[in-house]
Amino acid sequence: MPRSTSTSSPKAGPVTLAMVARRAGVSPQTVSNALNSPDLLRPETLERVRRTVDEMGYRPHRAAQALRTRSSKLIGYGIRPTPHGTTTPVMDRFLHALSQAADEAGYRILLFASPPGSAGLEGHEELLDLHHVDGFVLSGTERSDPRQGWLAKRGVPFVGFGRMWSGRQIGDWADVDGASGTDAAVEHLIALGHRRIGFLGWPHGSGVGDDRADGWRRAMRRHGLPVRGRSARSADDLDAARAAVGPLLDAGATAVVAASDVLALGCYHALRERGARPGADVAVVGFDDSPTAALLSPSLTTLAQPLEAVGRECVRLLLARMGRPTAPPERVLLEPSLVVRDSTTLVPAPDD
Amino acid sequence: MPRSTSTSSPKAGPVTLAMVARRAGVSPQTVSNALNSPDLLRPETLERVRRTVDEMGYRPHRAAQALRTRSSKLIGYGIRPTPHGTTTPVMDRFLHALSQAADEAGYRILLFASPPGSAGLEGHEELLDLHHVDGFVLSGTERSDPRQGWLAKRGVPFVGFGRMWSGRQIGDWADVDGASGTDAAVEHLIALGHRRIGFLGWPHGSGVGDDRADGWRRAMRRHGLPVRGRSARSADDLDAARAAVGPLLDAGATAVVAASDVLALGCYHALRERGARPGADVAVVGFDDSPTAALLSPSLTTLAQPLEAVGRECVRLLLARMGRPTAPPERVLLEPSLVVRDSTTLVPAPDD
DNA sequence: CTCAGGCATTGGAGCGTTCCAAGAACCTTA
DNA sequence: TAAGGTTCTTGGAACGCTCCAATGCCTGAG
Repeated sequence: MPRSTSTSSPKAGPVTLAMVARRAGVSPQTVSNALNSPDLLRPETLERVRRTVDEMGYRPHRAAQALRTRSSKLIGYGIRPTPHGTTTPVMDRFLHALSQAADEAGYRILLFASPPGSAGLEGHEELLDLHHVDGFVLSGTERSDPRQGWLAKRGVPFVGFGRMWSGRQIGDWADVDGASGTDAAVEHLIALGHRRIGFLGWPHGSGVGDDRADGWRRAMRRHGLPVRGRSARSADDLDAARAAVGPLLDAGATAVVAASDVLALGCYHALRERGARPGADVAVVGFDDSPTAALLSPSLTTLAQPLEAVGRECVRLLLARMGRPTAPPERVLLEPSLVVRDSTTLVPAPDD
Repeated sequence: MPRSTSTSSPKAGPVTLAMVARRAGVSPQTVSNALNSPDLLRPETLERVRRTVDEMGYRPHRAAQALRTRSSKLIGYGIRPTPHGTTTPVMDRFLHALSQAADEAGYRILLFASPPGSAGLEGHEELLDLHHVDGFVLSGTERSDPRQGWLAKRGVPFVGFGRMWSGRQIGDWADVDGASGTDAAVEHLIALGHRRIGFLGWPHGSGVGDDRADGWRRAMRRHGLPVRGRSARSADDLDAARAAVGPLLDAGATAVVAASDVLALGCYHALRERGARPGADVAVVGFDDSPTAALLSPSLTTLAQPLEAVGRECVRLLLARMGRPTAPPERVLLEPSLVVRDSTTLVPAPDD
């Protein structure tokens, strides 16, 4: 295995293109061509140059490339701390997926984490030296935030993970179809024989939450089931959820679809308070497939976001945007997948 | 608010240092000095140049700086997928902290996520174009892995989050003192009146796991309490943990210190299997303060890793290493902090 | 008045790469 | 053999910045 054997002088310093050229007996430009436009060279020359490159363990200097080509092969990723201060467990996996997808396209991810305090980041902080990034991926773009406008104005290509729910839509995005997810959850529950299916969501006004509520509502209506008085709202907090879901349970719901795993867990608590067993007496479905979901008992049926796919789409959209800056915006919706666990299947459906 | 008003020609393109110089009536070098060595300029000139810089919204071109100074102000972060495929919930927060700390030092984090398949990453994959990074932070460096040697050989400064437990130690690292954590857990339990305190850990050979076991053992010994037959080992898996901790409980343990939150949860399950209530009948302490810990019922007392501090230390160590490459390695141990929740305080200590 | 010496500023070069246009080699065709 | 068209290769310049050495200016001493 000819692992880049650093030959020649011991005090080498980095190998430059010029050194390779000298050693291979060609001009620097030819070496550059060998790497970037191989079809310009005669096969014979190409082979020789390539061998020399390998022998010397040559790697192009990215800064020099970036300076010359005006492209850094870097994608910025702007993390925004969630308002609640909770780092979404989702972002970890997404970041992995994003990095992966970027890698495959020859790009690398550069982190722009906004300090927890600062609300927006247009305040001179991070984006200042932004022009050494080829594009930008934004996450947590639920509501129209200053960043989009800022980037658009400066002509920096960007793509969002997440729609903007309020304000005018700008730019491309990829998002998870929350409505489709809760819709599928309802279908699942109906197939199990449930009819009195409640929904536990976040307060009105959060785009993501409203979307998830919509899916539940439309599925219920499609099956001719009533929705009035079957939904409750609560902050994404255990105790608040426990309290909020109470009336639904007391009204005889046999299943609850929740807008998050935390809400679902709040539902567990409310059930136990009433001497009922989640999964056995009342089915519960969460959303996000957080690590906790699989650990609960009963394990929680939940909707998993296709983060790998979202990551790939973000990169694809971004590259496309960089290719043709003036093309009309493209938006992609991806389907979450229902992960069926014990919280909906412990027991045959009650017959209402 | 004079937000960088892009003045002058509409089809400007990026503002360069030369343009600023021309407009301010000084040489390019003087502008450079104004930014990098302000004390070289006469206050009057400095003021004038600075104003021009602001007016024109000038930002230095990082690639050009990097090319000239041979320093990219970039820190690579190598994520290694954990063997179990589970992304440690810890890494998310750590990455935030790291990015934060790097930012404050004028550096930015560049992600190097190894594809899930590849075992090591010395295989030409990521580190190839590594020389456009000033330094490297490695995580998941439990056992001596090829990356350290690889980096050391190439003279790339690096720092690890985590000791290397096997093999010869290379380089600087910052780590969390697991032993101190479990020691503190035992102290906490003893203060509550417990005496029969068991330990549930991972199989021997994992450095991190053995470290956590050591802390429990030394605290027990310090208090003259027996350790033989009081510990069990299991994979970091719910069912395995539940089974493994059984004998400890059956032998009359009134408290269990676990090497992870998942193991602790396994303990919950084992207790319920026996009709006992975690927290009330037997105290349980976990490790890591994963998001799940606060959600469990009873909520789990656990050891929180000081990830923000670790992130800061990693950056500090790395910068120091870059400053004086031949200095002796520096190692930093940070104390985890005990987060007391219901699983140890639901009920007064039993009197053995 | 000249000259040393400190301070503020400048010119020129070069970091490593790729673009551009021009050059050398090669093969066809007259 | 010379002219013409490819195909392959080359030299020079430029990207935007900072290093280095040298310049001009001013002050104070000889």
